[in-house]
Amino acid sequence: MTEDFALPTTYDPRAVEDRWYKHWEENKFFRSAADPEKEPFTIVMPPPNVTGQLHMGHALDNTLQDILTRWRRMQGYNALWLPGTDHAGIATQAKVEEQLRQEGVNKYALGREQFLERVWAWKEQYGGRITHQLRRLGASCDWDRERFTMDEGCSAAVLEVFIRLYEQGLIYRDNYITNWCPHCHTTISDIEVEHQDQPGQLYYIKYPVQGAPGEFIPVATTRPETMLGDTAVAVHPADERYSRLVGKTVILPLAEREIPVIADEYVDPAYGTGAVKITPAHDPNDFEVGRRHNLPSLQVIDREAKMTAEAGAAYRGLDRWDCRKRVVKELQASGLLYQIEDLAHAVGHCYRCTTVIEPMLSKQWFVRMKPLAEPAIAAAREGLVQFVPERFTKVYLNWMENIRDWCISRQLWWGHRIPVYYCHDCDAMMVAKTRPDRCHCGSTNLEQDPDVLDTWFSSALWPFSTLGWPEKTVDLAYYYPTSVLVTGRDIIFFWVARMIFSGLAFMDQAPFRQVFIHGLVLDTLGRKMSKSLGNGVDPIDLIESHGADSLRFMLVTGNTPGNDLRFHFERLDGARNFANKIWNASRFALMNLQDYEPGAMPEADQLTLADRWILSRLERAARQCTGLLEQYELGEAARVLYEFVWDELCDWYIELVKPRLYGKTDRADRETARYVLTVVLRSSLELLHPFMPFITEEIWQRLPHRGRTVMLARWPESRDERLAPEAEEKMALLMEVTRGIRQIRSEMNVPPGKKAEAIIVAPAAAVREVLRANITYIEGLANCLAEVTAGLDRKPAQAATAVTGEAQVFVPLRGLIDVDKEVARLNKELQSLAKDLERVRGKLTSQAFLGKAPTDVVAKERAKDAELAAKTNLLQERLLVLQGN
RNA sequence: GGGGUUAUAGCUCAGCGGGAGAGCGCUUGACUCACAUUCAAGAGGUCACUGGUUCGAAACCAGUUAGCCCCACCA
Repeated sequence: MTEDFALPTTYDPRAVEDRWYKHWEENKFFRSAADPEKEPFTIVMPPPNVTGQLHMGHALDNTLQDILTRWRRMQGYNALWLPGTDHAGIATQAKVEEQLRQEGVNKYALGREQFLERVWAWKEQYGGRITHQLRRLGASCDWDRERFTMDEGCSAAVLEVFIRLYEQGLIYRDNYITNWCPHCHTTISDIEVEHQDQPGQLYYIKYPVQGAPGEFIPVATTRPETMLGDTAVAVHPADERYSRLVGKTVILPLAEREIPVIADEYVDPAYGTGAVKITPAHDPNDFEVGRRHNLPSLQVIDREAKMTAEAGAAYRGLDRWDCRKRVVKELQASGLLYQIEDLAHAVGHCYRCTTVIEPMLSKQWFVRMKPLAEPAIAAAREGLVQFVPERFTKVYLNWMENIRDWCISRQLWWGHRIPVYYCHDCDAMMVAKTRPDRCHCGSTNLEQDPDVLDTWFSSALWPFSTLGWPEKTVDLAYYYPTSVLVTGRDIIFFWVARMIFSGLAFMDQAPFRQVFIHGLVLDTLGRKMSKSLGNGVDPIDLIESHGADSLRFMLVTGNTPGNDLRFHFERLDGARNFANKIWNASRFALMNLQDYEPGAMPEADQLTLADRWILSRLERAARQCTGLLEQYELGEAARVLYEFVWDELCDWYIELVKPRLYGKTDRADRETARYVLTVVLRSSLELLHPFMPFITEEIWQRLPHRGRTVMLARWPESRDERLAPEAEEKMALLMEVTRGIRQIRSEMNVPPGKKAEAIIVAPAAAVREVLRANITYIEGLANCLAEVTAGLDRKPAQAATAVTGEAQVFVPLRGLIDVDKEVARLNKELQSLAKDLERVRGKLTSQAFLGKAPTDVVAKERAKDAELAAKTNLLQERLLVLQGN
């Protein structure tokens, strides 16, 4: 007895997974090195936040990447999956700040340098967590190449890009209105603002016209507190209601300031009152209007979202919402607030902390986007970058075509510091990789810009910074551009778009040929998994309870590219059951391969019908699977394998092969069976390996073979000689007859364990020999003894009947047959046949169909007609016999 | 306001021009020597609605309805 006999009856992933991962990693199977002899296949991993923990989105994203990588590697490509992590500016800084807060330490008291030391220490301690979680998922990435967006190389790339863009005039600094998060204390870019419709009020306020007592101009606003910063009222130039007031001034209530009435096209006369209060410092539109009309800007809200001194002594220090209440109350008291209307309107929130964004005027750095977007648009239009599914091209283009300049400065400490130095003794500004010794004015009194860059600025360079850019490395030349980028559709703008224009700008080539976009993992109710809802599921828990292979299989099946995926434990159980099925089929095979020495392929005439059939089916499954993978239809590819293994290999072939393995009479046939079983099982494991790497390795290693790992086994190639349509047709007939007998047995309540005797199979002449030669298949599969008669003429009375187009089966039940029940059953079948026949006949009697449909379709319909008619005849005859009794 | 997407069996989803499919759930029977995380059999659907294209539509086109998502500076 060897250990194979001792394999437990259920598969236990915990006993297997860590061991194999270690084996792969120690043997460097994940490694890839530039090799001009081989074609590269490259994926760069979307770098998860160093602070992060693996969530279901990561699990999905990385499973897809691993499947593609493992598959291409087996196909013989030099596959590189390059991993790494992102420094995640705001998120990481927030975590460390939180830690300090608990210690009662103030960040500012600590100082920038020491704070950064704390963050690095924190990163050292927790930064490896997510990469270890990825290992548990089975990710076959080249860990020797692991990168970090703030490591030396990536930081060098960031500096290089900043300086080049600056020198090209594509980076500029401007006093501009941007999105300020009062909680994170930094500016964020437009796409980091999440707009949500919220219930609110539209306040109608009368502004008294200067020098015209009793005359007012009415304005409407959702943010009355900002009126303290108003520097004008705008109306549409063609609006006759107000034209006579343009050029005059009004008295701003509460502040009692005099502000002008101006005319600007921006105003929509149909909305609200047709007159708009203009607050250049706290509204993006008003800011633009202010620029056009040279209006002053009054900053009335500060970085904490509290009112400033400029808002007036009465309001100074008030929170913006408290101030709104106060302003409303005071206006009501003065009678100038004459109407309040409920209004749902979009309010911008910080994507990280959900605080309401305050538009704020400040000096920030921007990337001029138009010149960069143009080639990025062209690349997608010309198909140099292809989105899968294709529809995401439109999403991408729509964004690129309407792109606005990108605010890249962040008021944080953790990140790539902006390489700009200001001279305190003159107005000079120097952009340099390292701190200049002195200003051209001779001063050494220089100060570096305190801000850091948007985290996405460095991730945008990821596909080439990780390969060594700006150095001209061998890796860069060999692996760039990468083959495909796999990511969620929620970061097309944040990341994919920016990588594309960066790659085009600095490498003259888009960073990847294809972008494979997947959806989100939703909870059972179809909601996005989120911390605040507490509806998230931890993939590590699932790996522990069900195994990584089951998790992967669950994630990849049951949905199509680009669509969201709902998580259900039942589906995870299903995947686990499949793993168990594979396990047990293998257990069966291994028991019977104990002393097997793999020999040469048996001669063709030694293969049985079942052998030829399963090899043919395997060939079709392999081809389909490969074709589907090429089209990124990973779920369908997995389904094909699932059906092949479970339905065809387990339910039919293994059942058919049992007597040959157990029987002692025909040694040669037993060897043939063992050969075929080995081939089919090994190929199945190889096909399944990209999806379920652990269990396939565990079993593959026990098969008679040569090789160090299934990871590097050759992906099953097309072999025409394995296709056997003739065998498939014959097996289909045998399976149909088998199902017919089983159906009768079941409906007549013959227990499965009881052998049914004296079954008669009456064949049409064309199939007589097939049935005779293979009747033992039917006997085995339907647990019966059967006789094949010469023709269709035997008609025993005390029997239930099953009919195929080419054979009739009688299951004699010696008085036990319930005639009424049998008549009812046959009638039901006749009815369904009649329905089919009607539809087919309808087509065949239509001149239009006969005239216009392709000939092969017509031929198919005729064949169908013949088969249905034959079946109907046999059933009707049978009915007469039964009713005659 | 614009765009995308979904609507198929009780549930979750495949199929996307020529006979309505899977998994789970449900019903019935079976611990059959790989597996009860199993096996066998079965019930269950005017493929959202209305038009159109076609010899033929669940599939293609248009519109409608409902849901979800994204983008958008109408105060």
